[in-house]
Amino acid sequence: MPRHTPLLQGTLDVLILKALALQPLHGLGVSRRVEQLTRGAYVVKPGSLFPALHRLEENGWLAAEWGESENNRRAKYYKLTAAGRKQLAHETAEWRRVAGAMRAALEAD
Amino acid sequence: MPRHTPLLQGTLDVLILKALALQPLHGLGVSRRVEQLTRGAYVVKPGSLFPALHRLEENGWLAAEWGESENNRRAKYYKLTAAGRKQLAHETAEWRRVAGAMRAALEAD
DNA sequence: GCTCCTCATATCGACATTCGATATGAAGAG
DNA sequence: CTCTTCATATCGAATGTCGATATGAGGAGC
Repeated sequence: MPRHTPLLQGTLDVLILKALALQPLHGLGVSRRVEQLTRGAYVVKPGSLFPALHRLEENGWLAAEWGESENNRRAKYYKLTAAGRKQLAHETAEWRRVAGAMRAALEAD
Repeated sequence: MPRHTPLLQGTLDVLILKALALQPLHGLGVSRRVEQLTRGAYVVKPGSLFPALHRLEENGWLAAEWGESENNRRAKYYKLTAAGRKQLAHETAEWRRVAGAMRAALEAD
């Protein structure tokens, strides 16, 4: 598990989708929101965040447009597309499946 | 999530440790046991299994010795070391932490 | 106007893990 | 003696995260 890599690989995408399902945000805003949603368990570094955002956008799950942050900075705002919403549902179900399997395995006598 | 890679990256090690905590097994036996423990959710391919076993052994969490399988085949039997047992406890706790964070995040309004 | 800090986005190389394919060899069945 | 199964093993490709580093603009203080 997170030994060298604090983040469990593959879980970041669904967290980003979830963060953006609640409200559109710019990049660093997503990072903060994920951190908050996971009660600080996930700290998303820029080196992970931006590749992930680009990846999700390229897959058509996010739509981006440039705007201004609360501090008058140039910021790229992301929001969930319809396909992204569907993907979120799919990945959430998949996560539950995996978590259930892990739970069953780790709690075996 | 498991899109291109069916296994959630980083979860295999703890499952192997768990499988061997219940009883010593040879390589393919571990694979079968993990599959059974996760109710079929995890199917561990040889290309993932053997590197993982070697990795865990190298870290001192498993001890291996050659023996004979039930079918009279030459097989390498693995068992958990004391350090492995400690590692299992550690990774189990870590999993619970991550799973709890994911659960909180995905169930947020 | 100048300097410094913070916000915001971005990219790069390194690293670990899993996958798919392929290989070897021995036991047992027919 | 051939074919299938069991058992271990390795290799190259793909993926995702990290650490470091870079750029540039806004705002504060002097």
